[in-house]
This record gives sequence, structure tokens and C-alpha cells, in this order.
Amino acid sequence: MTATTAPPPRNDATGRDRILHEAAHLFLTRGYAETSMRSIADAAHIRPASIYHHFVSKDALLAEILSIGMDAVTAAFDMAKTTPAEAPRSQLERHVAAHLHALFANHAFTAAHVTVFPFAPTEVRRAAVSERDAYESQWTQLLMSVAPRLTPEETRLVRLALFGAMNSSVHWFDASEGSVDELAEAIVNTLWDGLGAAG
Amino acid sequence: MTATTAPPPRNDATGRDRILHEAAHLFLTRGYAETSMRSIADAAHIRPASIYHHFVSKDALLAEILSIGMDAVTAAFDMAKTTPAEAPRSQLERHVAAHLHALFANHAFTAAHVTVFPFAPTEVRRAAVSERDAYESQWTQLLMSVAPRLTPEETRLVRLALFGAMNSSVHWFDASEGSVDELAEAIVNTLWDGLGAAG
DNA sequence: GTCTATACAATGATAGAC
DNA sequence: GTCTATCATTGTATAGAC
Repeated sequence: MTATTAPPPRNDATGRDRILHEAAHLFLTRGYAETSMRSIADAAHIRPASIYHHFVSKDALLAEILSIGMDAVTAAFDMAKTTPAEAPRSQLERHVAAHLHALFANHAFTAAHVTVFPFAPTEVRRAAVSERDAYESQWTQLLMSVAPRLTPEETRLVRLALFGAMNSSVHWFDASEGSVDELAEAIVNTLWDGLGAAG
Repeated sequence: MTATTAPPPRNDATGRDRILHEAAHLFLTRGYAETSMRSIADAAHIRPASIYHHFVSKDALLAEILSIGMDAVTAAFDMAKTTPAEAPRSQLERHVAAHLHALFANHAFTAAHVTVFPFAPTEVRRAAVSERDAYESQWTQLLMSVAPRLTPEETRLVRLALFGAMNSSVHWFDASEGSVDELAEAIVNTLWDGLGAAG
């Protein structure tokens, strides 16, 4: 419900921010239902009851985490916007890189949209969809701009497949080992040139 | 632990098969921890205690569901194998179509690998990884064959991105409305020719 | 704003009759 | 092979002291 536009808190924060951070981390690694308020309290070094001073319920905690995650990728998309004169491929790569950077810079908050969102309580999911729809709409417009020959149905499919490819990286890409820019470049290379292109 | 190679049971099955089917459906739609043994029993029209005659634990239920799902996609991959003389693009499309058909023909069992696997209890996850690794290895070989110019690292990335694109379809593709073959064709078109290709 | 203590429901699983 | 009955545990959340 309460949308926080501020960037996610650091690891050593205390109080409310610390709770948000630890909860996001646990939701991501163990799942929402699998994570108890007790375990969140343990991670934040407080008692379970103290959480309820900051959040009215476990659902409210998840709702805010999802909101923070969407704010992060939306802000990254807006910052990546440039002049329409830029080459289509360059525009695409810039936004793919922005999405991936936001994904890993705020990992627990953004990746929650990939893994825990599908199983979030109905009410929480519904509260998050409007923000998600807005972000998807931005991507639809971008793809229409850089690949105008696609039909609306093809554009939708490319967007969904691209999201699937980008977001699945939360399962297998280690941002502390590899370069996010190289990942973005590799994805766009394949998406733009295709596998059939002669090397 | 107990790997069942038989195809997933039908909806009107009774006893053990019915339990498997209903559990898979509930795990997929509501998540593993979110699904109680009582709700599975309700869906199968039996009492919770009766489940334990067929499965030693909730974890064992999930382990077998994941095993059935992997058997389905592995069998589909093997059936899609043809002569190496076939055109690379055709080989790729055949296997993408096989994967997607298996994905939706045994939806609850295969999609569980996409959504519930990441949050499965550690022991269950570990039991499933060897089957998953074997399947991924088959795809690596296929991609090396159809796109030999890729480096090993690029091959790995293409495989992961392709899996992400294909498997994310469980979230947005309705097999009862669209054609799986058309979906496969569209994915391979983009992957092979690329967005930059002139229309 | 954090604590102790606890209410109260729901969970996975078992025992033993039929 | 399914049932009734139940146990021990864990879950979210609240009350009220400090």
C-alpha cells in the first residue's frame, strides 16, 4: 500500500529499513510462505512483535518490498531514455543494461517480482499489477520504436520472451563475478543479430 | 526419491495418481508452502491421513512431481531427435516445439520446475538437480551443434536465456487459446533471425 | 520503539479402528 | 486403502509493560 520511492536501504540499517532489507532477502531465498516473521525478526536482531510497530502485517511487508522493486526498475528505465535519433540497437542495449543493473543493484527487491510475486497473496498481487503494467507498457513502446516492423502480437511476444530471458538471470547470474554490461551486450547481440548470423 | 517414468495421471484418476495430480496443480498455482496437506486432500476428495498411505511426507510428494516433470521434457527431447543432416534451424525449432509441448501437456508437473523448484526444501532440490543437469546438458550439445561458432560461454548464455524465454511462457501463455507450434515458431524466428533483420 | 508473554488458528504427521 | 481422532509444533498477530 505504502509506496516508498526511496532506494532500498543498506545492509547495516536499523529499524524499519533493516526489517525491509532482511525480509526481502529471506523472501527471495526461501520464499514468502516459507519465511516466518520469527526468522525475519532473528535476521534483524529484534523480537517478532517489534515488526508490527512498522508494518501492519506480513502481507504489507511484501507489498512494500514489491513496490520498492518496481520503483527501482522504473527509475532505471526513465534514466536510460535518450534522444529518438539514437540507433535502435543502441537504445535497446541501453535499456536492457539499465534493467539488468537495477535488477542486481536492488536484487532482493526486484528479484522478488520474478520469484515470489506469482505466489503472493491475491491482495498483494493485485496491488502490484498496476505498477507492473505501467513498466511493461514502457517496454512495449520502446520495442515498437526500435522494431517497428513487428506486429502488435509479435511485439508482445518479444517483450515477454525478452523479460523471461533477462529476469531468469536472477537464477543463474552472479553479479559479483560477472559484468552486468557484458551480460546485457550478450543478450542484445543474440536478440538483435540472431543465432543464424554468420560469425 | 521414487522416480516415476510413467506419464502424469489424468484428472479423473483415483488414489495415488489423483493425489499427485491435485498436489501438482495446487503447488503450481498457490506455491509449495502455501499449499497444505488438507487442501490437497480436499481436492482429491479424501482425508489428509490417507495421503500418508501413498507418500511418506509432503516433501516426497513434491520430489516425485518434479521427477515426473523432468521425465516428460526429457522424453520429449529424445523423441525430437533426428538426423544430424537436418538444417540447424529446423533442428532447433523441432526441439523448442518439443519442449513447449511437453511444458503444456504436463503443465503442473513441468511448470513446477520453473516456479516451485527455487523454493523447494533443500533436500528436494538436491534430489532434482541431477535430472535437471542431464537435460541441460542435452541442450548444450544441441546448441553447440546448430550454432558451432558460439564460444562455450556464449553457448551457456544462449541456453540460459532461451530457457528463460521458453519457461517464462508458463506465466503468460494459455495453451488452450494459442497454438504451441506457433509460439515455438515465433521464438525461433526471433532467436535465429534476430530483431535487426529487415522485414 | 522494543520488549515479554501469550492468544489462537493452522500446520505436518501419527495411531489405530474398520 | 480410507477413515476418525489427535498430537506436537509452528504460524501470525495482539496486549501491555518499559
